[in-house]
Amino acid sequence: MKNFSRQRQAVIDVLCSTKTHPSAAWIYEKVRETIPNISLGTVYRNLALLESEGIIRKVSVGDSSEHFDGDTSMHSHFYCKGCKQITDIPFDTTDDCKKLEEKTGLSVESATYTFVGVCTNCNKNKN
Amino acid sequence: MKNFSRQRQAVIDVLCSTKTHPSAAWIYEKVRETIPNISLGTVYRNLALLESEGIIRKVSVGDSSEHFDGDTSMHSHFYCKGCKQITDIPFDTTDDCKKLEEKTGLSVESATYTFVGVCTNCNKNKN
DNA sequence: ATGAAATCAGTAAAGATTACTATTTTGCAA
DNA sequence: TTGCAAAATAGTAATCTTTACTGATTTCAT
Repeated sequence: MKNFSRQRQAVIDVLCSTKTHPSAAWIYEKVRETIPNISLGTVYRNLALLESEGIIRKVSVGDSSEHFDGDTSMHSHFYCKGCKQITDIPFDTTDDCKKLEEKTGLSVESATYTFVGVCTNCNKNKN
Repeated sequence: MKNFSRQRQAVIDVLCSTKTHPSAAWIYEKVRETIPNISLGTVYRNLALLESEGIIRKVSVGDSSEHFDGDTSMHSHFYCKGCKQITDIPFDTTDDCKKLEEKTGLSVESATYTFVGVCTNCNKNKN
């Protein structure tokens, strides 16, 4: 087990305490409740570092900002165009990655499968 | 067939003439070769408009900028962490979307499946 | 022709991310 | 312990990406 700095641990804690797939700015605000003078740069640096080590994941849904996910277990995402929320989908991409490797010779390390549409709640509230 | 403005048509033409999945900035520079005084805002506005009408696609790979694709036929993408290039993968997500709809009741309109790893060329040049 | 709607160029502003620097913290070896 | 090098941080500036705005221009159906 590695020894994380207080700031790095706080970023992990905030990210693991939510299922909302937040942005860096949101994480920054949350961590500030515990460490009021943490720097936004520190949040970004730690997010990048943690992602490169596979401790957290980056989630891109096309809203011109990156989102992060503390849950590294195998799953995919659904992005609602209405409420802009990202929710988890239990879809395993492992087999597709393997197949792609075998077929193409590419080194496939991971995959992100993002479904886009309108969630049940937003569908209800349509006018 | 719709009647596009010169600027809008130029954006389409540039995007359809490449397989590189370019960013808005790249498209802007390319279109400027034909229309030197086109505005970057015009490029963004038309990209957003064309995407909302399903004429082009947005591709997010997690490099903190959006990419665009003039090829709307069903396919997925591979993102090389080495050379940062995006290439097409012939993978059909239609069935997965349908299954997800049936299972969850969500309105699934589309999906983006992005495989991440290292391409054969970058693998060769590793040190 | 002509007037409303759409589109545009140019620019400003906002939002997201990265870079930089001086300071502080950490871990380890003497 | 103490000292020192490496790592990490706060604070800020700078950059990059995207959106918003405004007045002028174009389009197009009447």
